[in-house]
Amino acid sequence: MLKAADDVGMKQEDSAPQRAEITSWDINDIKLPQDVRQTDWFQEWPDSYVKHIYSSEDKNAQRHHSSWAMRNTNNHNSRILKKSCLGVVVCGNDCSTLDGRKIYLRPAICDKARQKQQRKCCPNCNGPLRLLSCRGHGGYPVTNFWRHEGQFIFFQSKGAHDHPRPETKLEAEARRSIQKAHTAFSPPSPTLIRLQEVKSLTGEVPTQKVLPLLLSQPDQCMLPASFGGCLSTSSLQQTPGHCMEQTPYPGAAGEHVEGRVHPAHVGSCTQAWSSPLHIPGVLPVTKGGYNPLRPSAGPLGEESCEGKAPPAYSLPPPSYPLPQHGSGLRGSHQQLPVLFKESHGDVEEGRRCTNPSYCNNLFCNLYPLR
DNA sequence: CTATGCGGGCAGT
DNA sequence: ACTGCCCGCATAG
Repeated sequence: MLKAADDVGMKQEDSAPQRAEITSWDINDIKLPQDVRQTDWFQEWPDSYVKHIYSSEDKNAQRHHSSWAMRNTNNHNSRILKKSCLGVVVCGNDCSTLDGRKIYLRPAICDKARQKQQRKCCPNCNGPLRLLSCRGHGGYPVTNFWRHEGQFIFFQSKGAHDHPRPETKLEAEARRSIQKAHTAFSPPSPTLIRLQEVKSLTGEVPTQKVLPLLLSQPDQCMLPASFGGCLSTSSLQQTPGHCMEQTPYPGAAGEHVEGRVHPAHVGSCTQAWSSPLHIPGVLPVTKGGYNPLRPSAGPLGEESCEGKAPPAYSLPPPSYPLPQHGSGLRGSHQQLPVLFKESHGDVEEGRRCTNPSYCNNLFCNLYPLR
């Protein structure tokens, strides 16, 4: 396989040297190259018109994964699996978290789930959520093609994403599990508890930074410094970061009387952000894993307005290009999972996660302190 | 529940 | 003929 593109961040393929010969094919060719010398490391964020040849042993490739939210598209060709990008779910108010990050949630792949998701509200300002469609391929969504041929899995993408990166699948799953766990316990003052837990785990005292957030860019809606308030005092006053204007909106936000009554809501809002961190034991990480380096992020996007306490968690750094350091995770995502849970067969992955301390780091990364 | 795949069917180019 | 896309069905985790 080819090397490593440690850049999980941007263009994934700067990684390679190869290309020439390998790139000369098209997913629609009757015959694809079989003399491949090296296969590529799985690329988590393929963008632009790129092509990759993965080993048929690569679990991520086998599952046709992508950190972009791609849905299956019927191309009436059983030999070539086609998927199109769903874009990213953003806050209709275009709010920003205290630290200037934007909300970029992962659109649910399932149509039904996506509709439900859009009825929920922004975890940050409680405003409406909006699906930002991908139009990077001639006005249409970027499309990815997968074709299994012998010992290889050929991948080709068409179009360049014209929107921010959504949460990765793992992040979204983590968020969900956290929420679930959260609702299950729903301690009186989750926030405090979590803070403590976090502290013990990470050795650091979580701060606002650790909180909710999603990603990128500088402010717009100024959040009162209160974010912290939200955090620690949580349930009492305040609005974490709400963008003035817009109230929650109709359907979604609403269900709770209280919510309606108080738009800014202590209720929803607070809850949404009140739990900056999750309970360790419940950490998704344990199972799903996360890619600490990943750019996007998002607190929950789903259940937020419901009254439960959404786990707002923070993710890594903002968006795009993340300089990746090391090879810890080379270009792909899912490695973490490996760490914690099933091992997916990739040898590489295995390699990566051999160290326990690494796990700890992951945890920290989950709740980044940056 | 949600992610994924598959394939029918419809519409626009 | 292609392509985008909606829809239902089925399977898996």
